Amino acid sequence: MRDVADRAGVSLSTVSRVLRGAPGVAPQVRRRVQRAADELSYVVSRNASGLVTGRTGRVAVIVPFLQEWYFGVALAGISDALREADLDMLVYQVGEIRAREGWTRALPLRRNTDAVITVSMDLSEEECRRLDDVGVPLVLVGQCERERTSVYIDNRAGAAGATRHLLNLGHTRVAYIGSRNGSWSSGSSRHRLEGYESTMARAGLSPWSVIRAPGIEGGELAMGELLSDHDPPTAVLAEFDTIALGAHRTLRRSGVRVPTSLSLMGFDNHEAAAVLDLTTVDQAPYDTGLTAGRLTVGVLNGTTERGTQVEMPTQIILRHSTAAPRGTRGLSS
Amino acid sequence: MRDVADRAGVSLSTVSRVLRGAPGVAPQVRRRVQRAADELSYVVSRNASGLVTGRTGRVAVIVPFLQEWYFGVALAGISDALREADLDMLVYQVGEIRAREGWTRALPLRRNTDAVITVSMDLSEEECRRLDDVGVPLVLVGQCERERTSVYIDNRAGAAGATRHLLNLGHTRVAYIGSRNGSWSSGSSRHRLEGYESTMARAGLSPWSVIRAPGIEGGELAMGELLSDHDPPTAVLAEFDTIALGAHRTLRRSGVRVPTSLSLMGFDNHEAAAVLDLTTVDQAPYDTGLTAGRLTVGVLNGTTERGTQVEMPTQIILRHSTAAPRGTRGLSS
DNA sequence: TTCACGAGTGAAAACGTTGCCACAACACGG
DNA sequence: CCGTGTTGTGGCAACGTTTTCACTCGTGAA
Repeated sequence: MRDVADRAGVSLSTVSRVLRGAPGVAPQVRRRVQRAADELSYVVSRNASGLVTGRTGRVAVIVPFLQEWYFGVALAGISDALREADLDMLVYQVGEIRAREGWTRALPLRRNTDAVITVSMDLSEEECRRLDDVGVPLVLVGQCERERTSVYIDNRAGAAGATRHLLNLGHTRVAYIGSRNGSWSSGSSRHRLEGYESTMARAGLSPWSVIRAPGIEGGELAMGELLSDHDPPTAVLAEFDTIALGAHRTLRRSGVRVPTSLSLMGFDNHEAAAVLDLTTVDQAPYDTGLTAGRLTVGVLNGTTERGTQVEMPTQIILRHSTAAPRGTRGLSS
Repeated sequence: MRDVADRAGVSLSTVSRVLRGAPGVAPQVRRRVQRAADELSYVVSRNASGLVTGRTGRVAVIVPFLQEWYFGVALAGISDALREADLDMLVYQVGEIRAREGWTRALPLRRNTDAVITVSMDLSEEECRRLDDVGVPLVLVGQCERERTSVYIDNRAGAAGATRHLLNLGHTRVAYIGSRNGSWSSGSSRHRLEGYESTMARAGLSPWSVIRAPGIEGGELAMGELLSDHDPPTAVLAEFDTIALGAHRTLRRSGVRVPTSLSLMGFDNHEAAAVLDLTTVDQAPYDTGLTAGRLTVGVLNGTTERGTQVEMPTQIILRHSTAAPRGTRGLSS
């Protein structure tokens, strides 16, 4: 900065004002400083400016795993939103660390970030409070907690819509494959199951759900169990696409044709769903990320109230894995 | 830090020493300070420490797109490696910005990062030099440039191995589907084609390649063209899995059975490849990321020489989309 | 002419660390 | 008993910004 000041023949204060876009600088001087900075390809040190302003210009994003498709897409949205506001994105992957006592302290968040965004972390009330201790706004993605800033989808409504789609096609034996990791099931997991069950109940049908470990294997096993019933379902809704993919594999191996003999539906609109022509529920993770990023920026600027909650829409993506049951003409969907 | 010092009854210097793990502090005092810091759940401000040490404790990772599967996985590896060294990860997605003149300056890298890792950016020599201007080590992932620190796979060898696999099965009419975006083709794209061509030549067979736009659509079109030949290939190698998925779709629509009538092979071991039971070439992106991260840490510590190049192995993943051509008994593969 | 005012500018004090130097206390060999 | 290290500790000047305050101009009103 010293160099820029010298080159432009002004003081440090003036350079600082120009680079921050602060008012009170003669237009002519402003241009001169701007040019000097460009020529030296000078960028302010966020370290130093943060030291005095207390703002770091960085937002921490906490995700459980980076490998999974959903997080990459959500991160892309967050990244784009933050760039609009000239904020940098710090990414923390807390896979196994999560289990550790006080994992929140393992991350150097304290004065190193302006805000924290958690994605699909299903935080407990206590974990939220610990993150509050960091002293910066907390934005929850994929989780809705009262009084807290969050962006989420209505998993109940999504699953209900999917169930209705199958019912409208004329199916009556509609089963559901859900997931549970040990004894713990995530919020979205519970809500999707509830959406399915309430819709079935409202149609006067009894729900039929099989809960297995998440992932492809879980889907395979669950579908195997469903097929071995003396009167198998004619339609199956999976809690998410990966489960549906596993189910699909079992169906292929068993020679059950989709959708001719059985309709299969997923949830998430995972990349691979398109490949298998799987009807599913889209939840627009990119837009969710974008919204969360903008919300964060808003909260930081004070233009958005803390505690604002945004519900993102879900949408059924019709492909060719669902159809009216054999020998029936379904109602128009 | 003032607070911690007061609580422990020592000076700022001592607290700083303890928190940095610097030597020259009585064990008893060290414990006392440690406890005081814990009680206040105090974390040093990287901003302030970076100001004086010149190290930021952060590494910038530059990727073209975050949505794509590969980058999420690679990022996971990088993230894990950086955490081992207590470094934070800044992620920059430079999708469309890339096209802009001087995009490197749009990122506040100058004194805000200790190193820069680029993933699959296929940087030109000039872009490399501009990133050098940032004044921190540059590590290239998925690209090998002489004299530069890099982690990459041998695309030529990978494609050659895949081609040999098909030849060993007994195929002689082996086609290749490649990609090109306009007139520009990436380094890995060129190398894979070369690997295929040289292996075919060595076997005394003439190469047969179709180049289309990348992605599923390109694969669909290319496979359509191949099938319309008066004497179609019995095996097809795709430049990457997404192309293979497109090709697979065309095959399904045309009623060509895989692998009975045609063997199909991909490259990347994309998540979706497992779903379609696609034989492919694995390139272990997680390990690539992990290695790149560790390499970066090494360069920063001075334990690894700048300019070190690491070649990651590729491995053929045998699934059920390749087999000996109809009516033949292939050699043992 | 004098005075008040605003706009543009520079000087200097923060911000929270680290690194260097000085200093005290103590042990040890002569 | 005196030098000579050695070990642990505190003081203070950086680091590169922003912010506050004071200063110097013109400019227009009294």
